[in-house]
Amino acid sequence: MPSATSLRKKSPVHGAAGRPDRRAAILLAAERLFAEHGYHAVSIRQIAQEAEVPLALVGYYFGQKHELFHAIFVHWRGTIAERLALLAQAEAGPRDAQYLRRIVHAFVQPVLELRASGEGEYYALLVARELLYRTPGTEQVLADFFDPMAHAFIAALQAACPGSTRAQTAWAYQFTMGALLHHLIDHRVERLSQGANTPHDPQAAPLLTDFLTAGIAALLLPGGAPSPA
Amino acid sequence: MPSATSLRKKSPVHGAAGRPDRRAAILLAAERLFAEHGYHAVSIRQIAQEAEVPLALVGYYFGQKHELFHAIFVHWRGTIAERLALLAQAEAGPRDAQYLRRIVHAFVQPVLELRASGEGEYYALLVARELLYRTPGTEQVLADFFDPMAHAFIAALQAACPGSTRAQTAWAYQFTMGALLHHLIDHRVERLSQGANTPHDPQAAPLLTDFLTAGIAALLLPGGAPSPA
DNA sequence: AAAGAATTTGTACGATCGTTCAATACCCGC
DNA sequence: GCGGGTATTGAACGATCGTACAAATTCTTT
Repeated sequence: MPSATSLRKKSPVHGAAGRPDRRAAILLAAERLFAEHGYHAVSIRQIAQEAEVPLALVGYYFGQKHELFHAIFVHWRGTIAERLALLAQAEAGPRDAQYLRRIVHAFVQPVLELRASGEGEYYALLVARELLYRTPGTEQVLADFFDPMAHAFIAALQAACPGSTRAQTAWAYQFTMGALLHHLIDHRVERLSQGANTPHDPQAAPLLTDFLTAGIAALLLPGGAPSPA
Repeated sequence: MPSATSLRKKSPVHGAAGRPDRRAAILLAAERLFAEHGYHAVSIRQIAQEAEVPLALVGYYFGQKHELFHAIFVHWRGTIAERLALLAQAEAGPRDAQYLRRIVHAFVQPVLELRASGEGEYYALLVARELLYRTPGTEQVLADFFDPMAHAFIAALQAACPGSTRAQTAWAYQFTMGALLHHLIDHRVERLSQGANTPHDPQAAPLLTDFLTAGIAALLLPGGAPSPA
């Protein structure tokens, strides 16, 4: 068995016109099933069946189950870098009344786009659901991939709200993260609104940004709302 | 085996001075383990060991595993009624500038108290974590216990914000629920704030209320913030 | 005290789990 | 074509899972 981190000698994602990429198929199936039913609820046999590969091939490519879980986040690590870049870009903008809102937008927009694109839909679900458990596997993923982004966002908030303390910004971050993650997960909004809302409504993105911006401003800015709309 | 819903002939929760209540011990152990590690990650044998009862006793009292899961929410169903009562009480108050904030407070406060009390700490965790999956078991719990409260809160928001539509209030509810649930789950705030925050900081409750009130007002009220602080 | 119901316990069944391994098929540079 | 590394496959291992059952014990009622 090759070491689960240093393989991918030839076809990196898809074999163009070659044979179908079984490794990518396994990763995709695992991503989907883990996101929908949870890590422990999914068996390797289910993943193999979903990917239409024999059982043993999963272990051949990824080793143990928790290594397969980790590989999913390795595969998507680029999206984190993009979010950090957008955040830095927003921080470089003018410090006008819309500054805080642009910070929040830079934090929220890539995630919503990722889910809406269909490509990263299940990855977003996976992040929101499985990273809330304190298992050794998730702790590693959090420390490796998500803590840097959290610190970057908190630092941006502190820069945007000069009088705020570290404790206040940490709370604001937690509330923001909660609303964002739950929006990724929950599809009940459709039922609760009696059909008036769709789960992937593009209208939700600016609403969420407005909601979060106002909430953060209430906590961190002395006056309250930074702008009328 | 008695039907899992119609037992409890004598000692309803605790046998006062009688024998130790094994049924309650099982329910408590299941609540704790399910909340910490997730439903599928916990085996009935672990629950039995945690409760210090033999394995077969779990099946005797609660039947199948998903029935044990359901029994936890049956045990706590009273807290939902209390939340509904507090919400109705807030709705009956004066329609001044603090009206919306009192609605939010009535929605948030009982949950935070429940967790802070130690008694319902794991129940709160369980609700926030396990109810986000779309399994037949959770669907039943949601429809039975939590959808009524969601509708009550949405209705209260619509009453508090006359110009708002059903779709807007549904979004506001989702964002609010997300921030609240995530606050119940996540203990990372301690690490991210570099030790400045504690997970069970009582200071967090008013901060969360302020955050949510401002966010909801930004979405549903024409002017924005309902009050300066 | 005897009888009947409720509780407790040890044990075992069949199923499924994650993981491993030897054997086979494939592909490419020579 | 041939060898050698890579990919693929079927089968099986031991462990653990949820569940069931009959015997043993305790409690309640007569």
